[in-house]
Amino acid sequence: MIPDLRRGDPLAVVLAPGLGLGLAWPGGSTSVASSDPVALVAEVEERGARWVWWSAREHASSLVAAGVRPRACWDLGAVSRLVHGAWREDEGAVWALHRGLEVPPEAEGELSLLDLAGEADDVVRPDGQLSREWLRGSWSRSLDAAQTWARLALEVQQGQERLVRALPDRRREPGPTSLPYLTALSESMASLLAVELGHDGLAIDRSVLDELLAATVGPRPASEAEEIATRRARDEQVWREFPGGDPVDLRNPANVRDLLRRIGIDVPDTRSWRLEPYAEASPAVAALLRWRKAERIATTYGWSWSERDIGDDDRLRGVWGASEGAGRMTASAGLHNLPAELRVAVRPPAGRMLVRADLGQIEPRVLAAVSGDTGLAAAAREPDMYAPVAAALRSDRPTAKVAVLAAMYGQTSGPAGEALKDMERAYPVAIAFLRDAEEHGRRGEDLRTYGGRLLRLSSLAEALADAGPESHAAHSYGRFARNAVVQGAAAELFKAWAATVRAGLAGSTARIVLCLHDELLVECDEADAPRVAGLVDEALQSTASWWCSGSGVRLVSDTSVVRCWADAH
DNA sequence: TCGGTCACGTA
DNA sequence: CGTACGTGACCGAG
Repeated sequence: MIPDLRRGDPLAVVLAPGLGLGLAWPGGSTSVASSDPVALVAEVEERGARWVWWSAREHASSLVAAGVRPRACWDLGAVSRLVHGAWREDEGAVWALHRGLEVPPEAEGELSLLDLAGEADDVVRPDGQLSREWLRGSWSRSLDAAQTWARLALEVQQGQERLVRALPDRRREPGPTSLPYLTALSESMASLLAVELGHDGLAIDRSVLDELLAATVGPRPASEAEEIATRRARDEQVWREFPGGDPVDLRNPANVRDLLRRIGIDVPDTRSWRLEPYAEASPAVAALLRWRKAERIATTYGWSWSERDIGDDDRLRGVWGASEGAGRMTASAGLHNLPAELRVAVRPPAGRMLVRADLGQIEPRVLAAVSGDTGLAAAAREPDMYAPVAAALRSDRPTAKVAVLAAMYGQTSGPAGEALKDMERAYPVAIAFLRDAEEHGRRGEDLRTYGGRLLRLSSLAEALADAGPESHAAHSYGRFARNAVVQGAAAELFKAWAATVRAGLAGSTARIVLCLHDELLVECDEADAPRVAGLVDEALQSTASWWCSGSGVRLVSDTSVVRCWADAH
């Protein structure tokens, strides 16, 4: 049977729908028959296990759908991404990286008899890779298979844990539990949170949204003909502002450029920021820019978007990723790029509120912490860190801000380039840290973020060798690396914060409903809102106490309780 | 039908 | 010659 568990002990779990569970722990494994494996998981959950699963997406979705919100987990896919810099998180890839094998091609579609020739029933093939039969779902066919799949998951977890614990702890004052290990836990939790976010969705007030859409792009079209007519009407508003007034395809940049030449405006491209200066003097340009704005809403956030991505329960749902690129979370369905005007429509039903919190000046504060620059860390003790930076640079605040951002983003031209020289004098350690990252990128050498995420720049080495160290490609990867060590670390901090908030919300009806790089939205009962707001702030301080212990860097959040997302702080 | 380009929204 | 991402329209190659 299942052994006695102490809180945090790893327990690998595989749910075989309708059959039961496969379980594995250090020292043993078993299977438990049950017609309702989800309920069984909820029961065992009480005993304080840290669930180990191949990936939350594949193996925890049924739990989330049933309302089970596990307390702790180890996500093999998420940790594989972290320690190996992997972009795939399917079992075949995770296993291969664990065993040090070449990552096999993605298993997809039906396997032909030819493909399967020579594949015995063994789960591990003679070449060490996982059987393709098993990868395609054989693990859920029987309780024995589920148990085997759980045993393998546990083997990978133990290997990953060894790797994670061997990574350096880069904090100024390392604690009893290493930072990369803690990062593995919060990355795992982010993976689960991604599934929960996709399941729960973001509350939309239909009447507010419909009114807004009607005002910007016209009423919901009843037919295709009507849709075409409204579209044409929008186009005509622009056409008639130009000499000739003839129909021009406004969606074709080349045609728009020709159109602009008719009124004496010659531009290399037709981007809004380039046309902006002409808008005041030219009603035609103003009309064009207005059209662009409406067209964006109509195509990306219009009636079809609302029908496709907002459920009958008035909740907007996308697919969430827990760590793309340098490690940020991603979301589809426009959740991460919803135009500000539409945010008034993000409003929970009566009796529920939103707690909105965002981290202040997070990237420069993170730079101060991860680079170990004591001068910059001293500045980061202030509520507004650009004030002391401005004093150090003997500049004004806007210049100081531009200088810091330029350093992090790799901008070298313009006034920001000048300010960079002053930054170098005032904060040599931080600048050297960024320059070192850039060098790695330009040479195609692997890097790790503060929390231990592998940034696989060596996979680009071949292309870079051909192009040369001064090539456009080399500089481009240099800028990427310079930014990734800051953006990636900030993403790790954010996820650690989110995981702490989530833990604090356990047992209540409050839910994290949006993660936006440095901003967190929690939906909760109206009466619970003050508690949740306090919890969000405390969670940041407790996270900071281990995430950047000894750095002296202060992390600040701007937190408020609002009826809708657009409400000011 | 595909990948590339333009464009633009968020952080 | 500031980074990251997701989305949609259009283009030209296949």
